[in-house]
Amino acid sequence: MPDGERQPAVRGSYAKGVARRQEILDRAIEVFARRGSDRTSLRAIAEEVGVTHAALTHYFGSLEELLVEVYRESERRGGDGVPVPLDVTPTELVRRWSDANHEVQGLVQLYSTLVASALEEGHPAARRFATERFARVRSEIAERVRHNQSAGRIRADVDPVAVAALVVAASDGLQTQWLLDADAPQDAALSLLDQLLSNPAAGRPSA
Amino acid sequence: MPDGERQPAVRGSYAKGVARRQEILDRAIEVFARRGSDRTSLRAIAEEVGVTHAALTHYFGSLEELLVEVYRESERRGGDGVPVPLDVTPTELVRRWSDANHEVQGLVQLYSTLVASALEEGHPAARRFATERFARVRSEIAERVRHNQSAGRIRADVDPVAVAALVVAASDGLQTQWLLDADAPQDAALSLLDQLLSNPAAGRPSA
DNA sequence: GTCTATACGTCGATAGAC
DNA sequence: GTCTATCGACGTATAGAC
Repeated sequence: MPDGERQPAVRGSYAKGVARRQEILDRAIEVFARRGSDRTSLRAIAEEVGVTHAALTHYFGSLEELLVEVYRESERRGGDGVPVPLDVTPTELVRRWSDANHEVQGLVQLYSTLVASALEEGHPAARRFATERFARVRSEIAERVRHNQSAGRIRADVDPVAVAALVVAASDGLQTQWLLDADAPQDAALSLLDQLLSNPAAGRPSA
Repeated sequence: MPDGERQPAVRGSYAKGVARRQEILDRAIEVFARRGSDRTSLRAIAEEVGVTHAALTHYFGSLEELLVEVYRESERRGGDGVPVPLDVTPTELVRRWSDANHEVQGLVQLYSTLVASALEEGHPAARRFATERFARVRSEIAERVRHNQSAGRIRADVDPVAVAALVVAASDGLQTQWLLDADAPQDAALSLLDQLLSNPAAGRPSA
């Protein structure tokens, strides 16, 4: 390539750019934590962040991509990282996520909105986010189910993949019910799932 | 459920009005059944129905109330009346709803959208719809859990209310996962829930 | 490369004409 | 009872200032 070299990928001096992007993302998360997922228009977020709405599209491409990034970053901070040992029960894992979500106002609303968008056509960012998240979470849980089965804590006659799908579904659905009605038996239902999955041959948790 | 707020006008002879309203609702459901929940703007629906968008707000007050009515009416038709006997297992009940929903394009998307809206503030119609629906569905399932416990088909050491919340959550969550990924183990997870709930003292279904 | 200013088309909602 | 007209807000796209 003698002349006219074009290299759209890695270039110098965009360090400031990513830093600014991260700064905007931090502020946006703050806004969500404080006010929930209402008033989540580009213009409203931009006003609180202190830029124009066009600056947001410059960094994130679209509102939907911004929302996905906000959720991803919040989830990352909540401790959903990787320090969870393999021997925790799947419902305990889910319970940790649930607690982390409830600490940040509007995070569950945001998740619900993203998943709903993912089900419709024409929302590729939300679709990709939801698909990847479900696959990853199911995989993480299935792994722990197998581990707990080997340790004799979970009954051996159940399919780890099916259990994982069930646990994820229960977690999402129960959080929704709990948000709509704080009296909904969320904890009781999760404990119930624990009880149902526990190995009856082993020492029971309540004995 | 006492219906005390369904007057489109205070003046006389609104019989024709409700008839027209029903007619519009029928056409709107047809549109959803054919095209899913995309293009669900007031103007798009109005165009297909053959009126202007102002006429829709005249009859339904807002887009959200129209969407709620569309879902309610579709649900009413899919499960015509309430002829489901008390002795069906809760997961079988859920399976019937799931099958009915899959017959109508876009009904699950619409449900997901309404629930997501219900979680945010400033959406009273969706909030009321979701709250009432969850309460009703949990109650219907809990009733059947008790019946099946008496019959010895469901293990007696579980709380019917917690089971109901768990089953509803699992149903909603699994439908979402299935819509995003047809390979998600939806049927396997529901069968698993059946297995977990079955009374181990009774004759097992697979023995 | 960052960001503002501005404009376009569509949206839900409403007011008033007929 | 239904339409036309209009409003403010929305997401997106682009031109150009810095």
